Formats: sequence, structure tokens, C-alpha cells
Amino acid sequence: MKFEAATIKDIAIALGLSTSTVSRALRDSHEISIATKQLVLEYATRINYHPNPIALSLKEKRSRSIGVIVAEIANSFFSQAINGIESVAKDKGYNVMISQTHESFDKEVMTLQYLASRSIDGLLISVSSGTENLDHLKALHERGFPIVFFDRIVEEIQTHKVMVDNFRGAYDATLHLINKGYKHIAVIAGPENLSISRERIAGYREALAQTRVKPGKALIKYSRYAGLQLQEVEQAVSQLLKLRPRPDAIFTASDKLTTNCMRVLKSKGIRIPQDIALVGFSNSDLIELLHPPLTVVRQPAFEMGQIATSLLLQLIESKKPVKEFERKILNTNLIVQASS
Amino acid sequence: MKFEAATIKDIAIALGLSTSTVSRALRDSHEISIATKQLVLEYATRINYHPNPIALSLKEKRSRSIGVIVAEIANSFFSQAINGIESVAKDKGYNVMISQTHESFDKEVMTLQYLASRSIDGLLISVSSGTENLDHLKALHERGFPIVFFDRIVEEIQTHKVMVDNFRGAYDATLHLINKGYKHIAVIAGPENLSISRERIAGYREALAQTRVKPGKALIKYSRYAGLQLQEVEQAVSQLLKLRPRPDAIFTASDKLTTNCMRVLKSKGIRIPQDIALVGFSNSDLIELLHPPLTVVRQPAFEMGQIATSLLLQLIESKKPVKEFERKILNTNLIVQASS
DNA sequence: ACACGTATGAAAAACGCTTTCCTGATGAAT
DNA sequence: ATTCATCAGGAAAGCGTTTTTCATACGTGT
Repeated sequence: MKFEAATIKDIAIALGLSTSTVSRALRDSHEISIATKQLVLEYATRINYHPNPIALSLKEKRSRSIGVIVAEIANSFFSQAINGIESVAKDKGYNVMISQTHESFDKEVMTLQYLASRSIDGLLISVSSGTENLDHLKALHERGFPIVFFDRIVEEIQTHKVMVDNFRGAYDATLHLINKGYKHIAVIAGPENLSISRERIAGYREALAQTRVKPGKALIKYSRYAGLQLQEVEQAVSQLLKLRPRPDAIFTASDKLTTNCMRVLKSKGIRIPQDIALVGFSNSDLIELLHPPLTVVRQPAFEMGQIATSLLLQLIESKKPVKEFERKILNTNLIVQASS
Repeated sequence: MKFEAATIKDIAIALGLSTSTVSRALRDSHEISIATKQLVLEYATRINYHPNPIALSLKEKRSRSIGVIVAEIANSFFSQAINGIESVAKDKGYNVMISQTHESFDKEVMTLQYLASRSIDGLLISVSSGTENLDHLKALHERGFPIVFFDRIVEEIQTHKVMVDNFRGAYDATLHLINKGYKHIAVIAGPENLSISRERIAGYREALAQTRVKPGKALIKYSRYAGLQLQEVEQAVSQLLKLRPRPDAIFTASDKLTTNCMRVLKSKGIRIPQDIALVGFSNSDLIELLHPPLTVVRQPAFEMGQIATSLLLQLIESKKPVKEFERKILNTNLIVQASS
């Protein structure tokens, strides 16, 4: 079943004009008489004419759409960020194409390939936890393709980046645990290849350094899939529980990691915070309904999406190659509740 | 900054052939000699040639992309459904464009307008709670534009529809409450103009009818924005609490409604289920971490997305106008936990 | 009456691709 | 020797726009 839309040609024929006249009338060119404009405009609205965006894209060599690659849209942080992205993009007449990697490197490469072949004008990406190699991004970037990183950024590629102060967020959360009197604070972070994991671990270390405690290596766990896989978190937690002295607090450094860690602790019958305190990065809007309500580090996801999109559009619409890149660092927000 | 991709013309010039020969060689036409094909193919891979999808779209009058309109992607049900949609669409080489209405009718009309003008080949939609008028959808549908409804369907428009057995889901949930001994069961549903609200209320009524209790009108509340606005839920709950006898259980008929109702009850210091039991539709994956873990009616969201997409692609790719429409009704799943 | 400027609008090109219609050459059949 | 069929490949049209170039008619000033 096809569906035919009205074209400029239809209008031209119906009105006995040439397509160029119609085109100019529609774009309100001064070389068309008022009367003709009136006529064309009226007829166009009557038959509900809309210029074919595909024809326009072909002509202008731009599709007015941007690609977004995230791990999972079913993740509060990302869905909030996407809301921010959409709000700015739509505002500027851009369309947003969303793709998910589910934390798989292969999917990231494929999806990037796919989006690029769909002729998007630019890309917003928070790399997957499985990303070990940057060739796919570098290739695009080197050809002058506009890319902006947000959240999980990549240091090796020179372009705009939007993130939170991960170090500070982790530092604050850990310090909070210290102040609450916890002595043996463990951390579970995403994979080490992600800069956010490293920064958050660094913040954690720095807070502990204040107490003159150098955390044993055993207290630091990395999670290959950033907590997406429950059994991976299960394993990390089990290992932590075997330590002596047993950790009395866990700091989880990403959204899924936090809720899945909570799930694991519950399933093991461990009480939060009596047995072990839990503090983590999370943007879920259900945290205060949890048992117990979680103390979380919240990121300004919506705002990050907005800023990243503005920067991307700036890049896309810039006439000359951009050489100076922004590195926006936003603040996190520690919300203290009963879990710590 | 623009970014130039190789075209068929580049290849033609480089190889001293005509564009038509190159085109045919690339699509493996029999009218091109093996040697020429080899030559073209090799050169094409070497310069990393990819056909321009926009030019293709213009030529073929199809964009190979479908639009999706939902209330909110930051809603478990919808993000799961979108996963299902994406999995099928990507598999068939289609691109997915997602738009949110945030339960606003105006946004729905605008976004539909926008998507249609972006020349999508078809539409998947779960109408917004604010949808009171169907002209925008009817207009499109009448022009032969492929549409498939899922979740929140519209009876007046003849096309494929995918939904759950809302009546049964609500019936089961209510019956569960009855069996648990609750006597005064209230319900909060989405707006009355949505068929899912009406069906869920009907299921609720039917279960109560079994107990020979005809629920007073006061026990049934509608929520204009399907629970998206907290204060709306707050108001409904407050009214319910004023009733005498006070309801001892609430059945909430949608995702946001359920969590927001829980939020309101908590803020009022009402214990669940001791003071009031709570059962609701929800696809959140955090329900077992809540306090208390919620008894929920779960929908097969991923599967719904998949089925709806298959049906839509079928519609799009059908040569002749489709006259027979499917009405797929899936089963819900009652997950009993501590809240009831 | 002549060149000239000024509206007005038509024709054509271009974007990248596919496809229909040709052309030129070769070899077979009459 | 002439006609035909066959094959490889080129030229051009068309998809819907915008834009550049070109054409016509009308006044105007001399």
C-alpha cells in the first residue's frame, strides 16, 4: 500500500503555473506577485501540501536528523537524557534516531554503521561498556563527521564532551558513608575501560584517602556489563561478602549496578543498611519507594541531553571546521535516604 | 562542517564507465560482464562506497523507516515495547523514529504531523491519554497510510490492533483482592476516553459482581493524565480516603498510576497492605525491590512491540490494500507479592 | 521610435540513484 | 551479402525540491 502526498508539481499543474513559480511563492520570494503567492499558498494549505523532506535532504545534502546511541533506553538515566535530547532537537527542527547497544561492542559498531548509512547529520553517543576499540568512531570522526560524547565519553577523540563530575560524585557518596561511620566500604563499578568507571573509582579512593585508609584491592570490583547482567553483580557481591572484615557498605557506580546490587543483597537476605549500607549512582524515579529508600548520586540527565544536543547542532551547523571543543562538566546531586 | 560520501558517479568517473553501468554492476545485473562487475565491486569496497539512502528513498518513494508514538519512553511498559519494536524493525532493515506525547493531545497531533512530514512508511501508536478526537489519525488512515495500534487502541479506526486482555487482567487482579478478603476495593484508572481504561474498569466491575457487590460510583476514579501528574493521583487518593467505609484496597489500572499511587499513600503515612492494599498494572522491573513488593498485572510489552511491528511491516509491504485486520489479544500475568 | 530597466514567470540544472530505452558491435542465419 | 538476434554498455528520464538562468511584456526616459 502506498500513500501519495501532494507535490509542488501537482500545485503547478492545478494552477497552471510552473513548479519554480510555485516553489518561490511558497518560500515567499519577492519575485512573485502578491496575487500569485496568495493563490498558491491558499491552494497549498487546502490540499495539505508539505514539502517532501527526502527531496529536500537530497538537495541540501543534510537530513536534519541526528543519531543517538545509548546502552539501553529502559534505563532511567538514558531515557531522561533522551528527553533532553529530543526537546532541543525537535525545537531546532531536527529528528532523533535512537539506537541501543545493550552494552555490546558489536552492536555498537553495527548500529553506528547503520546510522551512518542512514545519513544522519551527527551523532550523540554514550559508549557501551563493551567498547574496547575506537576505530569505528575514529574513522567517522576523521572524515569530519560531527560527534558529541555524553556521559560515557572517550578521551582519545577530540570533540565536544558532556559529562558529570564523576570524581566528585563518587567522592561525595563515599565521604557520606565515611561520615556515617562505615569502616569497610567496597565499590562496584562498570568496566575499567570506561572513563566514568575510572573517575568514579578515583573519587572513591580519594575520599578513603582522607581517612588514611588505603582500600584493599579486594574491595574494588569491576563489572564488565555495567551491571546489566544480574549474575555478574551477584558474583561481585558474593566475593565481597566473603572478605574479612566483611564490608559494611557498598558504593555502586552506575544505575543498573545499583538496583541489581540491591536485588542481590535482598535475595541473600542481607538487610540494608543494618547489615550493609548501599549508596549508588541512580536516576530511577522510584528510589524513594524502595525498601529501604536508596541514598543515590543523581545526574542531571535531562540537562546533559540538552547540552550535548546544542553542542552537536552547533557542530553540524558550523560553516568552518571547529577546532575548539567544549568539555562541559555538570554537578551530581547526592540524595541521602535510609539506605546509608 | 559537511561530510561527503562517495557516489556512484565518483566510481563511474574513476573507472571510465557510465553511472548506469556502475549501478547495474553493483546490483549484479546480468547485462554487465563479469570482468566489469569485478572491477566496480572491488573499487566500491576500496573507497567504502555506500548507496545514499536518501536518494534511494526519493527514487523508491519509501523511506524504510517507521514512526512510533508513545506517551513516555521513561515508562517501563513503553521502553520494553520499543525494544520489541526495534528488534523486529532492525531485523527487516527498517529504521525506527520514536516520539513522545507526554500524554498531551496537542503534542500527539503535532508529533504525528511531524512524523508524517518526515515521510515515514508507517506508524505504530499507543494514543495519549489526552486524545479526545481522532481526526488526525483518521485523515492519515483514510489516505491509505499504514497504521497499527498497540496497547491503547482506537476502536473507530479499522486496522491491525495489538493489546492485552485488559478486562481479564483487571478481573484477575480484583478477584485476587477479593479472595484475599478485601471488602471495599477502589479503582483508579486512566481517562475514560481510553478504551483500556473502560475495559479495565469493566473487568474490575465484573469481579466485584461475583461477590454480589455493586461498587459505588465513588469507588471508581478516573485520571485525566493516566497518573503522569502526581497531584492528580493525590487528589483521587484523598477522595477515596474520605469515603466511609474507607476502601481497604486500591486497584490502579496503569503503570504510572500504580507507582504514583504508592508514592501518595506513603507520603500520607498509610501502610501497604496493612491499612490499604495496592495492586496495579505495572511493567517496572523494580517492583520486587519496593516497600512493600507490589502485586502487579504485567503486560508482555516486548512481545506486543514485536507483533505490532510485524503487522505494520506486513501492511507496508502488501501490494494490494489490506481489508482483513488482525486483533491480537495477549494475556497479562498477575504477579502476587506482599502489597495485597 | 529606441534602448533600457523592471516585473513576472518559465525552463533547466542539480542532488544520487535506478531503470527504460538506445546504440554499436559481434556472430549466426538466411 | 544482407538481415537478425544478442550482448555490453551508454544516455536519459524520473523521483521532488531549490536555484540559476533565460524570456516576455510593460513602462519609462530620451
